[in-house]
Formats: sequence, structure tokens, C-alpha cells
Amino acid sequence: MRRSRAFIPTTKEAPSDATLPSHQFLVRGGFINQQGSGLYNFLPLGKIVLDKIRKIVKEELDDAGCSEVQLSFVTPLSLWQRSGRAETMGKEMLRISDRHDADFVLSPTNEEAMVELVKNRVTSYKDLPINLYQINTKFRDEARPRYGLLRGREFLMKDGYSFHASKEDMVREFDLMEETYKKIFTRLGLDFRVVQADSGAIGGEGSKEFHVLADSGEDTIVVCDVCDYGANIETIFESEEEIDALNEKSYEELQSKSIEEKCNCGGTLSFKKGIEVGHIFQLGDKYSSALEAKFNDETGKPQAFEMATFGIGVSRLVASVIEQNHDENGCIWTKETCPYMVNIMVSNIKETAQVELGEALYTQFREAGVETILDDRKDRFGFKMKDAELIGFPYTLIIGKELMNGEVQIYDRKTTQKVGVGVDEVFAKLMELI
RNA sequence: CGGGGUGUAGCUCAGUAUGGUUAGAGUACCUGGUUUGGGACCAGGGGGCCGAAGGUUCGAGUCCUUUCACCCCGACCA
Repeated sequence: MRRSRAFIPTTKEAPSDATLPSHQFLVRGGFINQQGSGLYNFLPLGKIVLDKIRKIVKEELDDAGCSEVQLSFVTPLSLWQRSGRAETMGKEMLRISDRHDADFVLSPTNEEAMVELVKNRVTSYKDLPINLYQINTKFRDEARPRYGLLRGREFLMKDGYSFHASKEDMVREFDLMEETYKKIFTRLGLDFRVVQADSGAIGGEGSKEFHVLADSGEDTIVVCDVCDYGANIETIFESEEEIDALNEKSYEELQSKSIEEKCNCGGTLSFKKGIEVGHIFQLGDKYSSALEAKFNDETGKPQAFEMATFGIGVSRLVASVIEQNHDENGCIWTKETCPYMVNIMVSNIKETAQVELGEALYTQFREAGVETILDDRKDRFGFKMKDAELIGFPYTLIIGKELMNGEVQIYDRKTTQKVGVGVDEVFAKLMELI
């Protein structure tokens, strides 16, 4: 992509209501813009990042034996009435009616729809287990949307549902998904913890949350400094007062607050703030029983499916990457999430030697399959550097005045270091880095 | 859903207590020129139903009523 022709509306100032780094930098960097309360548009750069994350999620799930489907976003209200969630989910479900006055909802999650899909199509234990997922828009009419992509009303979520003939098999899949989720978040380059959690409104027994560690996280979790134990404070403190008091504390306050109990492994426990980016539940037969979804077991007797459900906040992950990877100048994308890997910056487009080298390298990198953007705008060096830092390309190749000495520079966004490289070596050098 | 706040240029905001020329600044944008290693400078220019509707008044961005939207603090969530 040529920067001169791209739609990347960056700004120097952030919207006044954006308080979090991810919100400010994603808006300022031209990744997203707000359409309404809790509603966001994804601009070209934001869309690239979103799709990259989505792709990683898909690759790992498919590798683990899951199958992708796509359910209709608009679902009949009757589906929710049968499970009782038309009542229990309350106003969070956005209801609409069509021209015939029939009632529908914009799906906030899809347990019912998925059970309906499998019901009477999977009828034998021989067809089990099965794990279906989709990566699709969800709508939850939150009382108070906030923090940009971290708490929108419309968001992109991966929701998966597995069906089993026995509880043991369901638990096996639950554990497999835990490992799969770890692979996904590791690939994304995130520092995260798996914690014991409440199963909340979705229902069910065992439940684990995946938290990206970040100062701005909305949840407070307890982690061990030795083993991988972690827990949401909702599961280890009894009183509401205690939980509320902890949630109100800032990151700094929590840092200094020690926990007397030791972890079972002997390690020290401490508080952290986390952003919940994944949640897996052991559902049991809650929905399959309610909707009478059954299969025949080995003896020919009908049994309700044992189920588990698995969620990942895909659009929330876009913001999470930035919450964890930024500095005062802007975004620092990880290699798996960056909108472009290499930004070739022609410092002064009036210098034909610079332009020619930029064009040549642009072609060379693209032919090598590297996601590359060429900053061919008329602006000055400082302006373009600030822009590159705000957007957060992992590497910016600066073609500037050192060209007279046969040198260009590679700017590393993460370390903010610039290193001079000979014109002849720069391609090989960058290919090595990425 | 309770409590509070804000709607004025693409963006950030003055102006509203006390109604009175043609509604402002910074930034962004356009034109010309000078610049070219850290968000340049000079000159000129375009851009507004002052959120919407109604009302009071000779006169409303400013006062009154209604309404919509957005934000913040709480209770709830991938």
C-alpha cells in the first residue's frame, strides 16, 4: 500500500472521552472510529489487525479439531423464550420486530441456536463429540459501554460449543480448549493468565477465564509468582464488600498489597489487573435438557448432550494488544498482529534518489511476501516519524540523508532504536528481523 | 437503570452567569511561496441551520419547554 493513497486518518489529538491508551491510540492512529455509544467502525488498518487475530483464532481451533460455522445474527425471540433466557438476560438482549411484527433479537451469544442446529441432526453417540464455533458479531445492550473496543455493545466474538456423550469426554475437550486458547494468546504475543472463575449468567460448573495482564484491566485476579495458578477474586473472597473494595483499587495500590496465604505450590500470591479475553465453561446438560436435545447412547437410550462452551473476545483482543504494548507515542504491534510489517519512509520525496530506492525496496519486499507500506507523502521527516510511531509498524525503513553515504536506517518500534545499514544489506537484514 | 455532565468548524475547545454587529481560537484542509532528520514557516482561502423541535422577545448560540444524542460515577458483562 502506498501511504499517499491509503485511508489512514491519523490525528494529533485524541477524542476527549478516550481515557485508555488503547482507545486513544486506536482512534488517533486511524484504526477505528466511534459510530455511536459502544459502536465502532473498523477502518482499513483496524480491519487488517482484526482479521489477523481472527485468522490466528481460526487456525488454532481448526487445528484442534473444531469446525467453523456461521449462525444468523438475528434470531427469533421464541428461541430465547424456550430456554428461559428471554427473561434472565433481560435488557441486554436488543429486541427488534420485523414488518410482520414478529419479535427477534440481535444475538448476544448462541447456546440456544447452536443446540437447535445440532438437535435431531446428531442423534447417535457415534457422531460425538463435535465442536462447532463461529467468529461473528454479537450485540449486548450494555448499560454502560466504555473504554473503546474493550467494552462495546457490538463486538466480534468467537463462540464455540461442544457436544459430548459423557461428562468425561466433555472435560477432556474443556482441557483441550484450555491448551488451544493458551496457544492462541501466546501466538498473539500476549502476557496472560488462566484463572479459576465464576460461571456467571451463562451457567454451568467448571469455568476458567483468560486474562491479559494490563494496568487498565477491569478485573482483579490473584496469581502465583512460581506456578501458573491464578484465580478471579470473585472465586476466592466471600464477601461482596471485600471484592468491591479490591476492584476499586488501582494497579499501583494492588501492587503493594500482599496476600498472606501461600499458593499450594509454596509460591507467593499477588494481585494483578486483567482484561478478560477468553472464558471457557463446562455447561453440562443445562441447555440440551431445556431444549430437549438428545442423542441415543450405546444402549439405545436417549440422553441429553453434555456440553461445554468457549468464548474469545476477538475485537477486544485488538485493544488488549495495545493495552499491553504501547508507549507515550503510540501503538507497538506484535509481529502477529501488525497492520504492516515494514513501513518504508522516504524522508524527502523531492530527492529522486530516495524515491527511487524507496520504490525499488517497496517492490522487493512485496515480492518477498512482506506486508509493506510505502510512506511516499510530501510531508517532512518528523511528521512521518511521529505518524509511524503512532500507528506502530514494527519496522520503519528510513531512506533519508544518510543515503548520500550509501546508508539507510532501520527503526525498531519496540526498542525505538535506529541502526544504520548499507543500502545493499538492508533487504537481507530486515528479512532476518521479521 | 439511578446520580451528574456535555452538545458551537473534520478534531480539541472559547463564547452562554447579564440576549444586541457579519459566531471565534488552535489544529486539520485548499492555493502560492520558502522549507526538508523529529508533528515547519509566511501569505491568502474554504468550511457552521451553535444537536433537534417548539416557545418568549423588536432581537436567541445565550432565556423557557420538550426531545434526541454522547460522556462520566455507580449496579451488570467476551
